[in-house]
Amino acid sequence: MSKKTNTYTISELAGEFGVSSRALRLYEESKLLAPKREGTKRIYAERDRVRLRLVLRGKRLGWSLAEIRESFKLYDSSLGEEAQLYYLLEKLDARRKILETQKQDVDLALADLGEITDNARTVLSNIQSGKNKRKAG
Amino acid sequence: MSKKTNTYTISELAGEFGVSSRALRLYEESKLLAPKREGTKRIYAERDRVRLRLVLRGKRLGWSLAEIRESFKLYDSSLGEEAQLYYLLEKLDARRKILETQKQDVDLALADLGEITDNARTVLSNIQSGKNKRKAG
DNA sequence: CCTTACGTTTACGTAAACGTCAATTGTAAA
DNA sequence: TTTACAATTGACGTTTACGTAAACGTAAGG
Repeated sequence: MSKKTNTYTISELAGEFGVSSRALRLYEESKLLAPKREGTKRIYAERDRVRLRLVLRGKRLGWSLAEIRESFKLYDSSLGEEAQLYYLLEKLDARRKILETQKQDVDLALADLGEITDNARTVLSNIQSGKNKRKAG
Repeated sequence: MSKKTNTYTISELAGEFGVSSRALRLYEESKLLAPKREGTKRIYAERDRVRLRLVLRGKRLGWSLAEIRESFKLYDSSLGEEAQLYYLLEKLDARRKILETQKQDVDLALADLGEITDNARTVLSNIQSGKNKRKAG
């Protein structure tokens, strides 16, 4: 049984994830992706898809490419020396705090949206019941 | 009894929220703030602080100034005509979906951080128990 | 009056994250 | 082989969100 070793061209991957080829090359230049080469052409494997997924998630969270790259380094650096690990744990905790804040921010924003939505629905149904009255009268 | 009508200079407000005066002027130019004037000087009131708080929350969520402005318009437009209200409800729902996705993204990122943290702690305690053994031996 | 501190506008600089050619170079189909 | 298509690199353009002077007004204090 051979491993599933699906590969993708740049435009295939770009198409699938709804980003431009230009973006993929930029991500590579920013050390976020590292596709193999077949001659001069880029060959993306599953590993690259996983990475790309993480990149796009980072983007949705408002991270810069540099920050996303930082987050990748967190992954790789959990096997270091003692001092490194303490440093890593600090950075992880800092990130965690930011994410917790962001989660609260999302909830606050959702609550605001909910209020506006309720309000709009109320106003709307008032308008419509007004119409009905006129219709019924 | 007079209303609490605290006011702030640009540098006071900037200092309090940890942003630059330049940023506050930019937000004003971007129609996110609208401080009163006393002669040529900007006078910020509570209302502006509330707005600024929302601006910064938007920023933490990764929104552009234009998007933040859009979100302010959502607030103001919940009293329109019927057609407007339908349109508003659509936009609110679109935003809500984005926020839900973002919330999931935050949770995924937190889960990842948790894994890395656990791993790092394990490695660290292995290192340290190794030291203890040597010490005890 | 002079300095200091703080405020103003105007204008240019900059880093990030792409978009958009342009010029080439494979590579596969006709 | 020719043609067409996909991919490559390189360079320049663009938008966003400010930073950073420059040049000036104003009010307070010594």
